[in-house]
Amino acid sequence: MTLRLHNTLTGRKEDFEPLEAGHVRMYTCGPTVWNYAHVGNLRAFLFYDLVRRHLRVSGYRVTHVMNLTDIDDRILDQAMHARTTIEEYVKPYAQAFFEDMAALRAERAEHYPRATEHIPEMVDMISSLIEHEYAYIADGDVYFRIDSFPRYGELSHLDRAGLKAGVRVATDKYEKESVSDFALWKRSHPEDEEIGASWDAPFGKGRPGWHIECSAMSKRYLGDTLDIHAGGIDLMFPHHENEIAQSEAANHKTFARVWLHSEHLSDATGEKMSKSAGGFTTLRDLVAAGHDPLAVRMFLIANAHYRSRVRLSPEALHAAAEQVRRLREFAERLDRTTPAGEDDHALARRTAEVRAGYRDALDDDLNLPQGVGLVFDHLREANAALDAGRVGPLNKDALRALLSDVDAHLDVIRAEEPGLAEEVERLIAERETARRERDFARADRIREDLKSRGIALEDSKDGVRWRRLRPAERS
RNA sequence: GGCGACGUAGCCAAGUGGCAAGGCAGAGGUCUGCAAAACCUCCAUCCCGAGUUCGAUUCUCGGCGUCGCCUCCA
Repeated sequence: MTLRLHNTLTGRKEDFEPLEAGHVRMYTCGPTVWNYAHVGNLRAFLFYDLVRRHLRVSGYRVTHVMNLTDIDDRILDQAMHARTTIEEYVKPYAQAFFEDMAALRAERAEHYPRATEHIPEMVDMISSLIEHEYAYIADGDVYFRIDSFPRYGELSHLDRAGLKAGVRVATDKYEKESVSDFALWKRSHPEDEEIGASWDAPFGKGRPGWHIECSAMSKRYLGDTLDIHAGGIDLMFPHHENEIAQSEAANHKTFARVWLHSEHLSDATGEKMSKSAGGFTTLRDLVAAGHDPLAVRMFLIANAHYRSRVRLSPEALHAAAEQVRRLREFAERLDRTTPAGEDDHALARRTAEVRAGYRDALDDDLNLPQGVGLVFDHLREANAALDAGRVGPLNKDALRALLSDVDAHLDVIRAEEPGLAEEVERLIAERETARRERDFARADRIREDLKSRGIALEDSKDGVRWRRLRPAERS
């Protein structure tokens, strides 16, 4: 099967083919670093990670750009209150973003451009838009003239008549020709200078509007036409619509060929998680509550398809954690296993089927939940075969390959801490001696002692194994 | 008001015009000094009604319910 992706532009799944053979140019809307990212934000970012991983699995070279919005109204407000510059204000949150992404094992993008470092590119683009009358200056601000771009609304399938009807009156503080026109540039106020949020431009001192940064930075790093542009579904309108208008008006080329949008994560009440609405959960919150970041990763990318809404719940996180544990347990067991003399041909056939099915599921608009389901089904068969000692050398290799396929997307199997703690090994040996002498009281004491330190022991025919307990498992 | 999505077991969730994946939780069992892991067994007439069809959870229409976008937002 070839890779098929659901393109918001057409509302259909389409065969994917990049403009340049073998090379995908992808732009994804990153965080506004005015605060910690909440888990809903992270869902979108891990969705981007899934896309890029699958593209790479599919043999493409990927140039992935994810922006950091380090200037916007919220940042201005916060910096002003904190009496600092926007640059200083944003620092810890930008750092926290990269820490969160690392903890969640998101692959790094090729470029993380920041808005404030690309003002000249934005100014150029705005100048060109003004020159060609796609934009106009009003009272020091610069607006995009929506009437100049007839295709406005195509992505979000909103017609312009409906838009105008829906717009609230609150935006009337600006001198706009039309209520739907959006800001490309906002003129400076005296306070903006003090917090480092003001730049010179031919059309007057000011700061960029939000939308223009993506148009300018994607052009700078990826050119006029992107193969894939992705973002959370709430960005579809107006942000992505505005990006299309700006870029296509300025470049006279198709801006993005495929648009991917990931659905929202809702909070415990079932409503969209959002910063402005109050209750939101960060990765830090979940870790403090005893959740493994990789369980969070598993939950966010594999619990439900990216285009369906999911609700954050302790039960779902627990289920994801169990899935991670089962995968690891199986991987370790496989590694320990000495292959049987001959291979189980039925098992080999099934493993091959599952590998193909997994691949097909991912090719079908990144249906990771379905793929993972197939794999867990097969894990049961494989565990039974291991129980029965029926796993031969080829079986073992094939199962390893299956795990490797799955972990290319999930990336949760690899253990965090390489190397065994020697002390644990020593205590295990001590306990084995006690068990041989049938001193079970002492054996249990050692096991309990290790458990209290976060290490679980498991006795089996092949000897004693140990693993780290998740914080939530300790008691 | 306009546009749109969704409603599958106690929970999460995939999916198909032809007897409904997977995970979590639960019950019973095998194994084990005990436990854990693993395995086995059990656990769904797919929101309601009508229609199309030999046959619908899957298509159409109508209800009811939940949610999203139309405004900053991943």
